[in-house]
Amino acid sequence: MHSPFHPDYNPMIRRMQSVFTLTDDERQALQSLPMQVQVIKADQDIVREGDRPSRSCLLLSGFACTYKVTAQGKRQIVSFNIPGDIPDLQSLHLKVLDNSIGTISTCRVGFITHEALWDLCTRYPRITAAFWRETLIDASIFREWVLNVGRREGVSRMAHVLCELMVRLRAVGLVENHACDLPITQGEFADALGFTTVHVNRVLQQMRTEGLIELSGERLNVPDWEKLKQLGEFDPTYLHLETDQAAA
Amino acid sequence: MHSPFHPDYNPMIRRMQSVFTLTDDERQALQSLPMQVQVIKADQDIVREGDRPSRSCLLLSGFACTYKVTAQGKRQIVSFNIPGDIPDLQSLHLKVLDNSIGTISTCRVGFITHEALWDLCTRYPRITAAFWRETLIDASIFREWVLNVGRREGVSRMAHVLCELMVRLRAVGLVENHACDLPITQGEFADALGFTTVHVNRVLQQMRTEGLIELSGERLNVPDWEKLKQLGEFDPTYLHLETDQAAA
DNA sequence: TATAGTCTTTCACATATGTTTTATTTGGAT
DNA sequence: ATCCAAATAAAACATATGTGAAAGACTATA
Repeated sequence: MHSPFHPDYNPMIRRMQSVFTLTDDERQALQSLPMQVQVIKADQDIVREGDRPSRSCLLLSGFACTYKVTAQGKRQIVSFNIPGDIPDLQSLHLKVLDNSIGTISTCRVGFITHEALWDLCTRYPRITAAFWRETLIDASIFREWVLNVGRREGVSRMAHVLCELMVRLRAVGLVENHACDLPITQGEFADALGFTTVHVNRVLQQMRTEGLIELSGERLNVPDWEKLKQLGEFDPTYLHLETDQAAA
Repeated sequence: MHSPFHPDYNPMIRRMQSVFTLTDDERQALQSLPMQVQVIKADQDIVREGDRPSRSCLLLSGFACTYKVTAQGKRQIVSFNIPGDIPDLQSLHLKVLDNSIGTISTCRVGFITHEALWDLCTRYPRITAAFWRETLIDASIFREWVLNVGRREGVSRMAHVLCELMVRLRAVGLVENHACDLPITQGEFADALGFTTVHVNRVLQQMRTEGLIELSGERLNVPDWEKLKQLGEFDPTYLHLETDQAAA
């Protein structure tokens, strides 16, 4: 248990600073937050539905997802998690986890005890506000996903999540030009979109044919961002990013 | 502008008390929260996507819904709001509303300024926590809806929202035996389920035929709760109700 | 009590997406 | 290099759900 919390090394601090300026005290407190770092291989659960965790996890690197499973065993991914996310921050207030979180690629995860988070929040109300705000943005993303899954079809639904991923990845510096690493499998996209693997394949083929995306290996390239945005009806307002470099 | 905040009259105070015991100070502060009460007719927007509200609304009576609209004009309801809900509490931290809120029936709505809420939170950290917790439960419900819309079909999807409505309504005292008022239209259910009005009608017919529900006028009766729960794969954990009378 | 406007119900038909199965390709491990 | 497991691709067929239209049934209100 140590504390590798350097400002530009820790994506959470970076994100908070994009919303408001941290005082030295606040930054210091965040940097000295005790965190247990662990490397977790792909396709492993970090936490499981039903758990009563005593700590939350900060995703330092890699891709993960928040998901739930039907009684019949069908999986639905309700959000993709990228570096800087604290996907189970909610467990600070809600004792029983109502979803699982699993890795998609190998991940570096930092575990922070609820005790430490409580302590931090008690001493720094603005940090409480910042954490609360993060969970509100998560909720906003869930709302958009209900819309996406409920009312958009095929190409449009797919285009929308791709846009969201690009914008969020860009916000944490993981997009160069219009390309990024994207180790998400067609089966995983299916679980995120409420589709079948077969249908995801069909949709991707069509999008490739139309020159909308280049997606192969673990690399996504978007030759025509405006076109993709339009097809996915993508408006980044719901991500509530302060720095709107992303919207471009 | 006055303050009709009696403990058992105000469904928000009632709800908070189900989670933890309020001190006299806290209760007093909540009761004296200035609130502007307004009666709004059915099918009106209370707030709209894009608004930058300076106050949040507490639903005192009636049914409302949180919804978003596709660029092509398709509507998706992302949650039903019932008495005691503060469906746009998020706007305390997120400046631009990313969804609209509309009435389903005639509603009594109490508007509370963000200023007053901030003041309350600053003075009573436990109330901050309680509000934060409410928004986390909202998020949990959105997650369940993504699963429901993405991975359940027909009868199962419908059964699930009916179960959720019953349990939440029971928690605020709006269910007697296994029946409740439910002024929700088939078109509105369609928008909540990602279906078509026609398909909702088909599904309801089937459920009626199988004796699962009695739904007519604005009244829902559930003769066999266990059966409905099972068909909807309904597990109320995600609602994070403390008093689990609901789970029965 | 009449009228208009919603809601609900049905029908016939269209289609997006699911199912099953069988290649083909890809990317690590050995 | 070789091999294995997973991921992608493709085809043929099945079905849940959408579309469009029209006929009842309510409900509020004039």
